[in-house]
Amino acid sequence: MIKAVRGTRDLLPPETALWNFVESAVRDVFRAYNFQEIRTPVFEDTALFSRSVGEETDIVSKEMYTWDDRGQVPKILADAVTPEDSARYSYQSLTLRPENTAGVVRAYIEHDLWQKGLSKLYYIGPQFRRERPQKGRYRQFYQIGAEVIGPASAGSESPARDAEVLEMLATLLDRLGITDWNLELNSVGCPNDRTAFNEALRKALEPVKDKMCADCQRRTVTNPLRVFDCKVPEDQPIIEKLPRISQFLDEPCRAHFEAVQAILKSVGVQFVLNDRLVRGLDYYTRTAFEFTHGALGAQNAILGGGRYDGLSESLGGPAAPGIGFAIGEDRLVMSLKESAEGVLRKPDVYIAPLGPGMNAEAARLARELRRHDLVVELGDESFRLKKSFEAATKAGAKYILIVGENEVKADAFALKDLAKGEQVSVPRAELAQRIQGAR
RNA sequence: GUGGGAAUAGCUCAACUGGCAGAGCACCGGACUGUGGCUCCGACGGUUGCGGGUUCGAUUCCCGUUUCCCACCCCA
Repeated sequence: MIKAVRGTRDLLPPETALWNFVESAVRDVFRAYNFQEIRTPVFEDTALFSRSVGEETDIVSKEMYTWDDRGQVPKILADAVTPEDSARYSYQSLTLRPENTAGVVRAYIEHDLWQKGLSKLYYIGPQFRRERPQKGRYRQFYQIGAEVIGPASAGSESPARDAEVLEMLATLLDRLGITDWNLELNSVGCPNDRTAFNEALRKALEPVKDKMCADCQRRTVTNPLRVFDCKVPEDQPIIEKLPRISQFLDEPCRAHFEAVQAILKSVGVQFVLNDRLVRGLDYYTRTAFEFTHGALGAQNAILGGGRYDGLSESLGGPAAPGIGFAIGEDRLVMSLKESAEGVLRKPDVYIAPLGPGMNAEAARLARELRRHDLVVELGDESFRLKKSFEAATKAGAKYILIVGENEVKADAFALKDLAKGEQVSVPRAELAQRIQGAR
């Protein structure tokens, strides 16, 4: 038997109702903040991701689904592509998107969206990373994300954008009934700050690294920032004494970060500062954040994001500061209190044709009722009435409508409330109103 | 990619030291030919994840493999 491949899964009803519940809440909330939907391709030129996410990140170095395809390096990327790149991509290398920010920024550049001032875009869709699967981590997973990007003159660089995005996320989670979230906030500064900080960190680690765990010794060389992620208890006293990024922020970055916090306080969004929070993707600058939720095990990050002021330029586009986030939809659905059954819309009425020739009449009635925005399930004239009742009950229908010879003659139909057990005869013309009234 | 645990009916799980592969729920039918839920009766349902090995005999022991789960790495 052929099965869904490792790390992928089918989303079946009724669980899909939960996903729709989430997505329609997302569309509602985002609309109030004037975000509009963008849909970008599921695969892109490989160079897009290595340039933006970062060649040295885990995502690019070992988690991408990449293959060679016939084609050429697209013009839009030509300026950003080095000679070594074009040799490497003589057959165009394509990659299933491991995240969606790069694609959105690519589209922003390609369609000259800077001309429209500030762009506020959101997306919902599958992403792909070749990681070892576990709970809340799949190889095809779904992200809901949004980006605010535009010329600085349109306010894209303002701390007001950061705060607005964070407040929107708090609103969304509350609206979904997820109340026990925690917002962790940090600033990772500008590229200059990070260079200085990395320098200082290496210097501070040099004399103590021998006392640290094997992972940390490796991180000291490859990516000193990641030492802050260490969970080994013995290393904590050492880590506590290390310099913090906050001490290295230049004046504009520090002021920006403080302004974000001030607005959050003013709108009443709770947060905690976490100067150990570092983001894994290269393009992040200044504000970095994460919303966590306790019930998710090791994968406790329900969403993450931050500012990426230099990303557009590094892809050959105009200066276009931006901030965005990605919600792990799989994880979000897992942390919902709602049950799939709870958000599922059950049939308002089950129509039970009774006896030969009744299917046609039942179909007419179904068509009529569905025009009134009722959810109608239709049985079959071959069913015994008992079977129709069982089917109606199993489907969770509110009413059952019997369509038999007697009813057709009288042009009035037996309508029974399945929960209350009350049955009445209702003239055809009043059926829709009668059923709607009970909703 | 590393380490550990698990895999038996559609679902949740049993099966003693290696000896006929079972139960509950679900599904289908009947008791009841125009009235469901409750009850009773019956039927259906299996390559014990897959492949090999040991054995008279393997769901059980061994090896390999796949997938899921837990943790690491990392991230959403």
